[in-house]
Formats: sequence, C-alpha cells, structure tokens
Amino acid sequence: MAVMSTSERLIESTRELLWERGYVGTSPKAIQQRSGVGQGSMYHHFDGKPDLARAAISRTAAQMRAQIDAQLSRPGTAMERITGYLRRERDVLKGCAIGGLTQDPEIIADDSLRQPVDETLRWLRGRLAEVLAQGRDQGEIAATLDPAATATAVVAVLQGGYVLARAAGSAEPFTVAVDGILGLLASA
Amino acid sequence: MAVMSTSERLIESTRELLWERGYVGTSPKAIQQRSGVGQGSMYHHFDGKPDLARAAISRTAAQMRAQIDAQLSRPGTAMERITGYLRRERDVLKGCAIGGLTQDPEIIADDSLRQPVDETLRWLRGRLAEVLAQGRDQGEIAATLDPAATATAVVAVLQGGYVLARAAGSAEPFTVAVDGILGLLASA
DNA sequence: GTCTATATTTCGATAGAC
DNA sequence: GTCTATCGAAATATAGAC
Repeated sequence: MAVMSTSERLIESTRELLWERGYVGTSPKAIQQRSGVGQGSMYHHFDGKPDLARAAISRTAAQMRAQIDAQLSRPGTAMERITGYLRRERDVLKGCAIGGLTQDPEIIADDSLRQPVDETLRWLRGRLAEVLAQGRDQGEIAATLDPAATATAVVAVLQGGYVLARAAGSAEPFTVAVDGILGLLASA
Repeated sequence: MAVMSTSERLIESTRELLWERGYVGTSPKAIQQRSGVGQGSMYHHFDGKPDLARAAISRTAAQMRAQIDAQLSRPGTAMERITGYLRRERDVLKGCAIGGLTQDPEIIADDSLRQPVDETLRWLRGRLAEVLAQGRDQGEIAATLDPAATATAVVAVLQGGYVLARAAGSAEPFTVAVDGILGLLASA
C-alpha cells in the first residue's frame, strides 16, 4: 500500500472495519491497531468513533458511485450495460459496503451517518432508471414497464442477493437472483 | 402479555432485541432488563448469549415459515397468492427478523446460528418456486421463466427492499421495489 | 502531533449463598 | 431456581506530558 498520512490510514482502516464488522462491531481500539496509529493521535485527528465513521462512509459512498457510474456509462445497449453491472466480479460474501450499514441501529439512528447511505442508494436507483428508460426507448424492454420501479427492483435484487449469499455461505444465491431478474427483464 | 415462564420471557426478549439491535448489539444485561429476569436466573436456564440466541433464532425461523406458508397456501391463482404475500402489511422499517441477521459477522461465523437463517431463506425460495411453477403451468407467467431463479429474485427483492427502506427512513422504496418485480412478473 | 496514564461503563460470565 | 458479589477484559474516551 502506498505511503499514507495518519489521517488517511485511519479512514482506510475504518472503511475496512465498517465493511467487515459493521459500526456497532467496530471499536476505536481495533481501528488503532489496524492503522498502526496511536490512541492520542487518533483522537487528535478525529472527534471519536462517529466522526471517523462519517469520513469513512462518505468516502466509500463517493467511490462506489464513481465506479458504478463508469460501469453504466460504457458503450453498449442498455441491457448489455445492466447485465455487465449485475454480473461484474464481486466479493459477494463480503456484502455491500454501503447497503450492509442499514442493518446497524446506530447508523439508522444518526442522520449524519444514514444520509450518505441513503443518497448513494437513491442515486443508484435513479441512474439505473435512466439506463432502463433508454432501453425502453430503443425497444429493448417493454414500453409498459416503469423505469423507476424496475430500477428499484433491480437494486433490491442486488442488496437482497448479498443477504441470501451470506446466509448460505456461498455466492450461489446471489448469482441465481441476478439470473432471475435478468430473465424477467429479457422476457418483458 | 400472557403470563410466561422465565425461560419463555428470556427467549421472547432475546427475539425482540436481536431484531432491533442485532447479535453484536445485544448484551446479556439488556436481555435481563427487558425480560425482568435476574443474572443468576438467566445463566441457570441458558449457557450464555450464543445459547439464548440459538433458541430465539430457531423460534423466529419456525414462526416465519409457518406464517408465510399459510399465506401462500390461501386460495387464489399463483399470481394472486404471490401478490398477497408481497403486499401484506409489514413493519418495513424494522427489516426482516431473519434476513437482517446475515449482516452480523458473529452470526455468519457461527454455523449453529447461521444455519436456521439459511434454512429459512432456502425454504422460502423453494416454496415460492412451487407457486411460480403452478403459475407457469396455468399459463399465468411465461413458460420460459425458470421458477427457481425467479423465486430467488423475488425473495431478494424483499430482502433488498428492507435495505432500501431502512436507508431512506421510509417504507416507500420497499413498496416501489415490490411494484417493480410485480410489473416484471405481470409482463413476462 | 504523538505518547502514556488514567477513568468510567459495559460485556459476558463465574461463584457461592439462600 | 434465584440472588448478590465478584471478575478480567474491552469499549470509549479524557488528561497532560513530551
């Protein structure tokens, strides 16, 4: 890993831990150990755990948005781009770094932590709706489908696919769920 | 609430807390306070937190299975039964009492806790696949659709719908996602 | 900016009296 | 079966020296 400032190392370690263990399951001590930053140093740069989490979540949200936008902006038909996004390689068993946070009661209770999560998922729904609207205009999918509702269902399949995969201890249900929604889109 | 034995009160309180706060976020002390059962008493009836969680999760799983099975066994066409299940009244913002557990790293790490979760979601996929196969045989949905994959997508939409709703702080995305998958099923 | 010391609560449980 | 006492570790910081 490239050389990073103390602040950067703290944010990156917090990002990892939030993904692996959630907010409630992540302790300041664990962040210090993973980052190699001392107690005093950590509290010098950040007010505490919520402050660190805010920085980490905002960065993860921005990064996810950029990555997905790039993927959906590639050349190809609407269905090709959506298929490419749904089937892209993922560490399925780790779950979604953003969506997974919604299970945490302390994230949901704190608007400043919930908001970046909400914005990211809301943006994704909108972006997919745009692509689906293009597909409808090009006659790739039925004109009767509502792009916004269909896009929300697609995002939900991804988020729910992670849930099923983690329960099963296998990526298989995720893949099957994606096949299922693509089958429905193809025949609609 | 009806009079309950000490053991029952512990299990019921643990069920509630697991739903509200997850496994990592639920402490033995909180269980004692909610149930009104003392420390010594709790450790007399159960070995500890994992043991209590096993009892609570198993009960929630059995109850969910029975309730959904009853709903899907009602009279009506396949699409009517599926629509009834997807649109039934729910406390959407609480999320799924079973699916939500998959976000917890300690649940996933412990096979005896993960297994009832996996079995429940696996059973649900299978049960919905049966209903979809009936619908296909009756010509309600396209013969080209794979019932198993479609059922998995439907379950994923529910689980993902909870995620989107909790992020938004509103049931709306859940409802929209359900409308989206029903629209796809209707036009397929 | 970073370090070590200290502080208060809670976690998750065990021990042993009643 | 239930109660109170006790325990070692971890959570989440604050204080103050360097």
